Amino acid sequence: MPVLERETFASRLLTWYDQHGRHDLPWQQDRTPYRVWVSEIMLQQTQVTTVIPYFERFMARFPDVASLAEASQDEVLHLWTGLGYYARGRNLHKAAQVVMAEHDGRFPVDSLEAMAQLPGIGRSTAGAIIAQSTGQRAVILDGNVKRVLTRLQAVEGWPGRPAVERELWQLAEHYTPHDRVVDFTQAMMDLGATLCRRGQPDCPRCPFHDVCLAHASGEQRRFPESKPKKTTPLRTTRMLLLRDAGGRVLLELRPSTGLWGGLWSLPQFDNDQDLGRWLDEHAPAAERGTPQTSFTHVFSHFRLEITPVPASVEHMDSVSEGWRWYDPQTPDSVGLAAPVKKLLQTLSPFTLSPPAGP
DNA sequence: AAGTCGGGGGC
DNA sequence: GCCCCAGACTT
Repeated sequence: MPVLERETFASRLLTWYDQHGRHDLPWQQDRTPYRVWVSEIMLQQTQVTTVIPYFERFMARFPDVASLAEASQDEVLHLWTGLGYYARGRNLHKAAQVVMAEHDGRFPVDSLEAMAQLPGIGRSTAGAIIAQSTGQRAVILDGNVKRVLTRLQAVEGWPGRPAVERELWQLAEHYTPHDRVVDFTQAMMDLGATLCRRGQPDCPRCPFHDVCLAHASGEQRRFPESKPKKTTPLRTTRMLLLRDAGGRVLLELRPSTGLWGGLWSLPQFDNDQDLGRWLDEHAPAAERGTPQTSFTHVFSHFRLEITPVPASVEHMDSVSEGWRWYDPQTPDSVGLAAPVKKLLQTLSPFTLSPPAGP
């Protein structure tokens, strides 16, 4: 049962937003569907302060959906390097081409269903784009809104559970007004991000502290319940650092889906034997160095222990599709896996062997 | 309903 | 170290 009527909730929230909300985020200027869309995709599972420089670079290079649709995937992923969840970048590129080909270059912002059919746009993101770029009533349910609602209503259970998520959608639907939807959706996210934050919520300044069920019980820190934790396995890999006489490094294109999909990486092998056999076949004249100090790269669901293995060749004939020689001193506009980018940055142009990993 | 998909921030 | 962040998609 909602603790407030829709209009009461919206009125209190908007009064707070006018005084304390965020009004100067880059995507709040010139709120076109395109700019709102790009920002919403970048902001999925990613904090605002991380997104801002990526958003600015992206807009400078791709000012509109047509320019994005015409770009190469390599260049799109280049601007995504370091942001993570690269399927977002691939889907963004794909969706731009769908908008150009099937929607005459304009986002279908009058249809929630049509928006949610575009790659990378789910129910909440579709609602956010529609609400923010057109002012039409649309409901959102992102992490901020979930936190606000689970506390306000003391909703038990991890919000990732479908049953809990259904309840939260109902609450979000109940509280979303018909007027000032642009500000309302932004206000919900601002409240969750700046005041009803995870760590130390500033309850005394909250416009709902008198009705919040979590606050009433003094248990605001218990909501939302955290995700059940699982043990993260450790995987190991060898990364071949094969350099030619010009100091260039051999890179391999990752498969288009899956981990680091569509990015360029160093050739990876499960063990030294596999790496050795690959060199025997493709670069028998290569001088093989000793493995460097390993380092660990952490993902959400596993840790990857990376052992760089240097090797050198004088020259190799042209490489086939899916391979390239990359000059770390004059980088190409391609997407690189984060630890690969770091490794390449540590390479000295004057030495054959790289230093220990980052 | 659970697993996959990143990298960084905050504590 | 840990948990989480303006989620979507696959199985």
